[in-house]
Amino acid sequence: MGTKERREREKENLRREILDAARELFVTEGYEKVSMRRIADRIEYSPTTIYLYFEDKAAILTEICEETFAKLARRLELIRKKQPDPLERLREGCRAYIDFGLRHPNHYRVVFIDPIHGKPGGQDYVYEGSMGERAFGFLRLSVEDCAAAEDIRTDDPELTSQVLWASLHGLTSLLITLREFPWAGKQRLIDHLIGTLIDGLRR
Amino acid sequence: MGTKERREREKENLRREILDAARELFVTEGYEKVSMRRIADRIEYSPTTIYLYFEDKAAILTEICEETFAKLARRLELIRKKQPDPLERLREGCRAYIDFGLRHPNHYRVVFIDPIHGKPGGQDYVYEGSMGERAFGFLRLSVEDCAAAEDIRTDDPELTSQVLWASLHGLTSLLITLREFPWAGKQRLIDHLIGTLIDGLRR
DNA sequence: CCCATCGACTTAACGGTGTTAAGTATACGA
DNA sequence: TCGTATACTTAACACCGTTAAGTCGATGGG
Repeated sequence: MGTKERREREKENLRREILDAARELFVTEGYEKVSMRRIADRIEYSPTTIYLYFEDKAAILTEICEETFAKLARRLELIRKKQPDPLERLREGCRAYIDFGLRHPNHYRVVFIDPIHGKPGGQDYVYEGSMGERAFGFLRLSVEDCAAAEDIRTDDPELTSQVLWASLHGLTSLLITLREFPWAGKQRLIDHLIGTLIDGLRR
Repeated sequence: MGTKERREREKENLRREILDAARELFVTEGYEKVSMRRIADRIEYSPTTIYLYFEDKAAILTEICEETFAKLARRLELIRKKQPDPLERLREGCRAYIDFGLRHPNHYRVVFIDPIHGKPGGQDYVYEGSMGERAFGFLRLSVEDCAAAEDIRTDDPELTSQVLWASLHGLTSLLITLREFPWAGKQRLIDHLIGTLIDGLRR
């Protein structure tokens, strides 16, 4: 037979085409500014065809974001393997997180800035099992390692990780959204932020 | 004469009616979910009437946000007057900032989370002279006071203020947008964040 | 080999959005 | 009293995400 397999391969190809077209548009112009009709134009199909491959517009985005955040998770896990010093590992991880956000501003925006989580009527982003969770997991592990090595002091690694994450997110998201603000300099801000946080945790 | 004055008073009244209706809808349902037609329904005028009083939808929002953020600015300036100890003043200011954000999540969202500043096609929020600037000004003053009293160490108060603001913003915005995240507890997070930051700045 | 079926895809439409152009009615000053 | 300026409305434009219905060609069974 084999025709069935070929058909499925072709379906998969078109699915990838949609994802690729959508990613390029989302990343360059932002989710809201890209319409289903424009994605359809790009792949030269009618808009409704997309609905044969994805439930709705948000589903396309979710899949793209998972793919992208998998890169962040891998990068963080690599740091975890390569850097033996716990405190340095934490510092490098923080840097990598912000760097990732600034490199993929539209992905970052969609997952951590824009979402309408918990809002009535809003599509809930599923956090459990997501790449975002894996990335946060790295941060908590790094904090626990530092605590074990007595590099930092904390009686609640979860709390500390969340505080750390919130701060990193704050700088990342502000640099993304308030682009024209008279910032004191990206790299200086990043260094000063991470330095202050780690100093604060060492007490 | 006097009819001109009366007319202007009536125009001003309708303008306020629009603002009030829009504020209530924006605050309870969020900016994006409220349409011009619904605002118009609420005040029992046709949608186009609104355009005689405001340039567009964003202009309504901007005015509402300025009014709301004026409250934050006043509150921060009050703290500045009442609290003599610079470090305590900074700490209270940080608390007030986060507290304000959590109390006015939709206003906060619109000014600091959602905006498309600097994006081609996006309406630029004018930062200069805004209430947001006044609020940030308080933070910088507090940092400078602390530095002068040698409560904290910094060779660049502007840089330090921005880092501080970014961290506060991070927690505020995450608590607003990722409502269903398994947070370690609002108050504990706030305390731990501010504590860590100030400890880090004291070195 | 023909025909029915099924799957992929399209066309047309629904109900919504922000916004604008054109039209109407009313209250006012001369 | 009349003409005009003002306040407001109706109708429309160009979009949006999404769905229902229809087309058409490839496929597999008799």
